[in-house]
Amino acid sequence: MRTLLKPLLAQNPCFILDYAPIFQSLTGQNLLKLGQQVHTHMVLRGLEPNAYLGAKMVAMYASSGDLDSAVNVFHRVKYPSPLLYNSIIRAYTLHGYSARTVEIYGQMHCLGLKGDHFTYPFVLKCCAELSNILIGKCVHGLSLRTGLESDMYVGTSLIDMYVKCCEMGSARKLFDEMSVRDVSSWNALIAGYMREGEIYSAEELFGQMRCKNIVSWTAMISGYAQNGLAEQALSVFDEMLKKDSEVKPNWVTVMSVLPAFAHSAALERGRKIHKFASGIGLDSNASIQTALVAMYAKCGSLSDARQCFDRIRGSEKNLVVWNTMITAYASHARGSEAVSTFEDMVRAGVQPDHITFTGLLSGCSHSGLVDVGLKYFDGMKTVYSVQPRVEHYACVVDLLGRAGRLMEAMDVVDKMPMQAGPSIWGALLSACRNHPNLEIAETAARNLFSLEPDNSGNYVLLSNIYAEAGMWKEVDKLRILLKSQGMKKSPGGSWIEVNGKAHLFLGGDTSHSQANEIYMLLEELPKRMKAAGYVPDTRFALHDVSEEEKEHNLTTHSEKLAIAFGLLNTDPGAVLRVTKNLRICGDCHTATKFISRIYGREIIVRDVNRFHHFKDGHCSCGDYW
DNA sequence: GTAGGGTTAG
Repeated sequence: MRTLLKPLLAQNPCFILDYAPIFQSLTGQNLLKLGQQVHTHMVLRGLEPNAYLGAKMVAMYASSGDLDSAVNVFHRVKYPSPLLYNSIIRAYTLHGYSARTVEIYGQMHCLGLKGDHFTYPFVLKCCAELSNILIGKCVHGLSLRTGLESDMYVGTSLIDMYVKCCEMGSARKLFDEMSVRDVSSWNALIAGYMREGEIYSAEELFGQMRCKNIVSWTAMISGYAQNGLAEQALSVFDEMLKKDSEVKPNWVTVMSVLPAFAHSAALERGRKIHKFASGIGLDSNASIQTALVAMYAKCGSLSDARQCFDRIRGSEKNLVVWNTMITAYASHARGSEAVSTFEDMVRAGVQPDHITFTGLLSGCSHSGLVDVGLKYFDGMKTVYSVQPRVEHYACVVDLLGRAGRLMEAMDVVDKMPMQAGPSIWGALLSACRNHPNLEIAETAARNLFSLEPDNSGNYVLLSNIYAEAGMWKEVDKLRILLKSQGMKKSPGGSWIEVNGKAHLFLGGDTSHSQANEIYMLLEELPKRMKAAGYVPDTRFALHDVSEEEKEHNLTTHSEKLAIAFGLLNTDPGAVLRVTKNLRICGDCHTATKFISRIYGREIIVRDVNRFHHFKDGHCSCGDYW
């Protein structure tokens, strides 16, 4: 440190202004000790900072992580200037104090000091973060009085402020009235439309842009991904790579596109983007690695997920990283791995949060680790200082419900300290499907119908339970109710990725070009399966029709179509990865176990809740899902 | 100095 200090003081500073370049050179270097020594040197000469030097010192301290000292210096300056105010405003925003920043700006205004084109972008960003449209409008008005309407930074910040305060109309008006727009103004508005789910408006603007930069493309990609339009996100990403060689994806772009791969369960394409990210040097980035863990887990490859997890350095393994890995294990029904990862996390000194426990408890639940799960739930508050929320109670209800301990589950619902929501009743109703209890099922369903009257899934679930009990009249009543309220059962769909291309099948779908071959294979299948001991489980065909007809309905479930397509179009022995938009049905689950043995294939099915790894006649869930 | 960002059950 001494050796660093000497050359800094070599000029032998005597006057206040001599120190300014020294503090400036220390700004952003994170050399706090050195800065303090220079400060001491100054104080020993009896010098007090003026507004100009104060601004430099505030910047130095703030950028070195010492906000308190920055504030102290700020208060010592007798005659503050706009520059000094800009500096302390920057200091507060750097440390995330939005409300304080706005207060400081108010103070500045009361002293009669005018904000400039450096003041407003920061202050507006804070208004946006606070979602405080009243203050935002006030600051907007004051910025106009200073004649800053033609400053593009201020203009874009204003648009962004209105966007984040959900006032798209005002944002658009500003944009339309701007005399000079730059690409950032367009980007802010596009991101705003995407936030609001106004995809078409965003697309229209994007189409009109003459020059797009990486932020424009990323706004579209992340916008699509956040609106659940994974395919569009992926195709815009591809288009960007193909068309615009000027534009280079960066880590934010990769972060935005990864969830889209996860959503489509497109493992092959996911691997490609991983290679791509490594190629541009992003593989050492912990956030990217975390997103990769999630992507691989959701694409069905736990081993790749674990590899990415292991590549993250110990010191960089934060809460989000651990949560992602624990949740990954949970969704693959690897309860004991979820538990051991949780224990590793605690040993590493990372404090778990509510998301950690949702993952841990659901992991226990999916693996039948009932008592282990209950033990962790009991210790949440006392051992780990995490207050249980309604989702944790839902996990416990699920945990007990899956194990058939319905009365205990009901008891938890009665005694929980908050009102039972849809997640609780939903868990209970699902439990009643595998462990029939009409009374509890009807109670749960009644609550669900009043809490979420438009969720057709609940009606279908109850109707399944009635069907299994052979109560066809009740099934019909529900179907009529469903129809009269204009609700449709969401159609079952499955897709499979073959050679990097996703093939989608709906239940009973005959539109695929290979439909003939697929149906021929599916007709063959039951014979081979029956020879191996398979009995079709017609409880899952939701019609009061003849046995043969039920059986036929079952053979054309979308997951079977996708698996048949996979068998026909991949090399023998290749792993099949199928994704389904609903929960896999019991008959398909049994059939897939047989298929995995007959064809010697590993088949991984991701349904709406979790993964099923089928291998040699068994499923990883142990028929427990 | 402005715009684009990952992890959460059923």
